[in-house]
Amino acid sequence: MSTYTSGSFKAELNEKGWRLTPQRQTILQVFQDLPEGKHLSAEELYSVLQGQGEKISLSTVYRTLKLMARMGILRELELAEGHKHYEINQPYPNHHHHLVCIQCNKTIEFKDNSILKVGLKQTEKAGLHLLDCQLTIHTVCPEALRQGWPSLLPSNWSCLRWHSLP
Amino acid sequence: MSTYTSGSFKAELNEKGWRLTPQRQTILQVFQDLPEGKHLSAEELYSVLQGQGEKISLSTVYRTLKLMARMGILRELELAEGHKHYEINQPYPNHHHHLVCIQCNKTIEFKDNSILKVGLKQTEKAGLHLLDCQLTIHTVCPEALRQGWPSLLPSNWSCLRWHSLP
DNA sequence: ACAATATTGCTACTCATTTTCAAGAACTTT
DNA sequence: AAAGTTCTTGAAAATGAGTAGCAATATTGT
Ligand SMILES: [Mn+2]
Ligand SMILES: [Mn+2]
Ligand SMILES: [Zn+2]
Ligand SMILES: [Zn+2]
Repeated sequence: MSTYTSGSFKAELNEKGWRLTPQRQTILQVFQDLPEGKHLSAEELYSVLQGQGEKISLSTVYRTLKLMARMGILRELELAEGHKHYEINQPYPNHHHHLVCIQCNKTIEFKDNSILKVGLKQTEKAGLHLLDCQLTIHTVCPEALRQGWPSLLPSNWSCLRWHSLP
Repeated sequence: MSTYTSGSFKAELNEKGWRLTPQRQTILQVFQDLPEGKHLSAEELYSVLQGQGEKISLSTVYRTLKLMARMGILRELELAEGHKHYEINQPYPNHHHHLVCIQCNKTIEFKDNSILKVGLKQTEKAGLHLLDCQLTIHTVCPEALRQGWPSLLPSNWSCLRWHSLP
């Protein structure tokens, strides 16, 4: 549930010398209406907009995604090979992380508060300013395994190797 | 400290119907000789190879990086905008994560065993096969904040603190 | 409403990565 | 060890996500 009203969005834009445009409002609305666990790439967002009859150019889509990510309104994710995905950036307690099947790109979200604590601790220790903290778990799903992925897995590369943790 | 001898590398390649070539051996060696905390992009690896007098084409560099990442020998990281970085993929206790300044891309490594535990727990819970688990902490330097990040920065501005590093 | 300037929608462009394909090299089988 | 098979390489061309340039347009502050 995003906390951005069109008013607060405008205020935040203007504060940086930027402007509220119908295109930006529309794109923010698309993300706010997005079902939980859904992420959009630039091309996917462009399709959604076209499906709604909105005439926003692909350039503007790219520019707006980048702008809103820098503002901290959107979160930029590397969930698939070759292009980024975006979602509304929600603070605790909705902050979450992702499991991704690198074969079919199926994504599962999960929450774990300890991750953010680690992020804060390490960021403080390094004297930096925390922007985001993303745990991405690369996996292959059983379906992918059945479809031949195992032939690409070396004998000594198995999740079993991790079971020897202290 | 990698566990790959040229013999075990060959065995693992052959097991999948692939071949040990001088190019692949050389590239593995470069990663094994890389200092702790250093990561290489495809272009950077290509430069290193040229500096060593090795005549390996950029195509082969890209192909080898991808192959070795799929084999689990290398880890593919998203540490900078626009291109990937690679490092030797080392299991516990050398498994680690990264803090990255999104302005100058300087990277700091850190270890935290709890992350891997979270990764294992979530992967099991989802019934998937774990390949890798990467916590990436996005930050900006204090210098960038002082300069007015994110709106008042010239596109070529870079955090000064890292420029004096070796 | 006006002036200043930020944004849009084109199009052309960049550049990391992939593909194509013929020549050469590594395993496998005589 | 030579021959056969298949994989790999290098060079060049292609791909494709994302960006830059620019004139027209829209938003903001006065
Ligand atoms: Mn998500
Ligand atoms: Mn590293
Ligand atoms: Zn899958
Ligand atoms: Zn920095």
